[in-house]
Amino acid sequence: MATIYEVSKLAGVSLATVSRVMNNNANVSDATRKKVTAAMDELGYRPNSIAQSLASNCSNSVGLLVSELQGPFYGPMMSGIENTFRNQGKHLIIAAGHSDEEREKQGIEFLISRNCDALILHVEAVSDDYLIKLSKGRTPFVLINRYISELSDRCILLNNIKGGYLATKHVLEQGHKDIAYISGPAWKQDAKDRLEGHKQALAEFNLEFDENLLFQGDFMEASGYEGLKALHQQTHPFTALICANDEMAVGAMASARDLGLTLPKQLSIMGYDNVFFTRHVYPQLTTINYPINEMGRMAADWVLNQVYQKQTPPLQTLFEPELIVRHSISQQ
Amino acid sequence: MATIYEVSKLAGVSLATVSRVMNNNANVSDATRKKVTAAMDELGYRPNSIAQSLASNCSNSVGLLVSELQGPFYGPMMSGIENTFRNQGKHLIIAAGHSDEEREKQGIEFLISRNCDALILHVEAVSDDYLIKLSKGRTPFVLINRYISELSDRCILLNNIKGGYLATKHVLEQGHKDIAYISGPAWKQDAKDRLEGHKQALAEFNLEFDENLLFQGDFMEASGYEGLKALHQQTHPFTALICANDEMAVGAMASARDLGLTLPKQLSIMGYDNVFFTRHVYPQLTTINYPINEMGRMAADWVLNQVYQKQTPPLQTLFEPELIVRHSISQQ
DNA sequence: ACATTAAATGTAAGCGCTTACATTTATAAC
DNA sequence: GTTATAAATGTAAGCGCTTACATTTAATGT
Repeated sequence: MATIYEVSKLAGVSLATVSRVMNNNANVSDATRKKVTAAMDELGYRPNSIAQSLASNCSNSVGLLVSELQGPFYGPMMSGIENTFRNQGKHLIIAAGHSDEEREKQGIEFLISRNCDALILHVEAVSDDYLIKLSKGRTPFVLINRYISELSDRCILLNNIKGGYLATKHVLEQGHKDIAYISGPAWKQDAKDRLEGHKQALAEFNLEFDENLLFQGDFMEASGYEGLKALHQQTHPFTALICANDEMAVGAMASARDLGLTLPKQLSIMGYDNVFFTRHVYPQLTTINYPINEMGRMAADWVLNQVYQKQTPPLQTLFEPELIVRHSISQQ
Repeated sequence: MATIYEVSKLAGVSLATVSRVMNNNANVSDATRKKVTAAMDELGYRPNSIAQSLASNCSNSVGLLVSELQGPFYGPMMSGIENTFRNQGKHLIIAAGHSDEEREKQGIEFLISRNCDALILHVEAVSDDYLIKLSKGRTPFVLINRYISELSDRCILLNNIKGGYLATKHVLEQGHKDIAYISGPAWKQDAKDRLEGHKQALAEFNLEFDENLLFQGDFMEASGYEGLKALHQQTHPFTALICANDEMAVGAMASARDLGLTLPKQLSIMGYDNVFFTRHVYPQLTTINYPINEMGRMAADWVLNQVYQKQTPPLQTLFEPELIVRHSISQQ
């Protein structure tokens, strides 16, 4: 591999000049610029990015920590981020945290030790305090789907209360009065917010929230399955079920079929996230759109703007959910 | 950030000795090793991986090029790879090629210019010649789901002929005699192989392959939809449809419903890949398992073994498909 | 033509490590 | 106590760039 030294030799200029044309900032005359690029072409020169990083103290890499590399949720997010960075010559180092505190911390440590210029974190298990302390460190980061008031300018969020409200309101508008709810884990903020929105809509329709119609799941498919089974056994009847995410909704659908319920006639089911497979289930799932791809893009823009001082579209931190009507809610 | 220099100062030893304890190879006495690690702890020292890379000419990073970051297929693959590398201190730089020749080349160039020690490629559009030329370069790579005879030792493959055979054989065993087929694009080897397997099974049952029952799709959902619509209009009736992947199968399912066919009674549908959402569609899709996660792991092991000279489980390059029976095939 | 200033280029010191080689110290053999 | 040999440590030269600063060259004003 040719080095900058050989290029400078061939072009008959100094190292510094070659470096200048590479970073095309400084004042270089057109004539020498041409000489240099010609030499580069002739040698097939490619700058060594490691050496550049060491000398400039900028690795041009940003770390991304997600809970899972697989699953329907993170793909679009990663995709949005990768897309934005690729055009800017930045690269993405990816790690998975598996929603486990230790592994999330490890992942963050790992990414920092790889000299990432910035981090994009979708973390769940790590504490607020940890993140606040991290924010004092040298590596800037932005959070997706997590709110910490001390770090509010770097939290990219969905308005989950609104989403929860929209979901329940739609079900109510179809005439349902007895609505069961399978929530996410109580310690997760998004789960709490979605439930909060649910209660708001109920209140708006002068309906009381019934604890018996609440099952606490964990956002995984299996808990949707178990949830409906459990709810089906208690005494308060219901005609609709709202699930705090699509995975649980799909689990509930399987459960409903096992219970012999025809969908959506005997039970309406609402999801949340608008994950891509919601169009594939039968009946197609009515759900709330989570613009995760856009939010990923925004996180990338945040980094470009705040860390690399690039021109970007205006930064936005709060995103709005949207109702997606399909066929899983029946008219009552 | 503390540097190796400060550590050596505090520990009262030379740079070289500190470096030695970091790479715990050379002969260092227990006493000095302790002194050094103590100094490291005290300073909260973390080696600068960029400097390490420059000096050692090894970036400890491996590039991964996939077609898409989203979608059901690549998630498990990336996951398998990330998992394997994380424990070894290697990191993954990810890029997407979008099945487009130019973008795939760009992605490869990009990864190489980031000084990856090795590449794992899932490429489709780039030519054999290009890859053969690439193999002469300084960056070693392994291919997933692509066979090039000149590079056969670094091609990690699924036995697609066998998979195609298994799929059709199962359908035949359920008593179907008239079987339509929606294939992938004719220029893709895996599509050709799957179709080849289909024909083999047909021959084994003394059935003739009927061109009228073949529709060429492109592995995307929409082409499954269009495919069934088209097949439904030709004159040769059929009771089963085999799709060369799950996405097209799902598209065909939607099409079937639009045509008023009840599934699987009036039409049996078989998929391929065993992507995770096949369990969620209704009826649950019978399909062929593609052990993509394991193949990802194997690619990572290949790199660990061949590039980093690590001990790994024995390398394997050919993987076997497996029939997954669910509920989308009726008994005839 | 000369001084003044700006633009273009060169010089050389790092960035934080690794590693070949040189040197010192400990261990063993006689 | 020597000398031979191995183990432990130190020295210093890079790895391929960037960049502050110094120097040269060109442009401008008078």
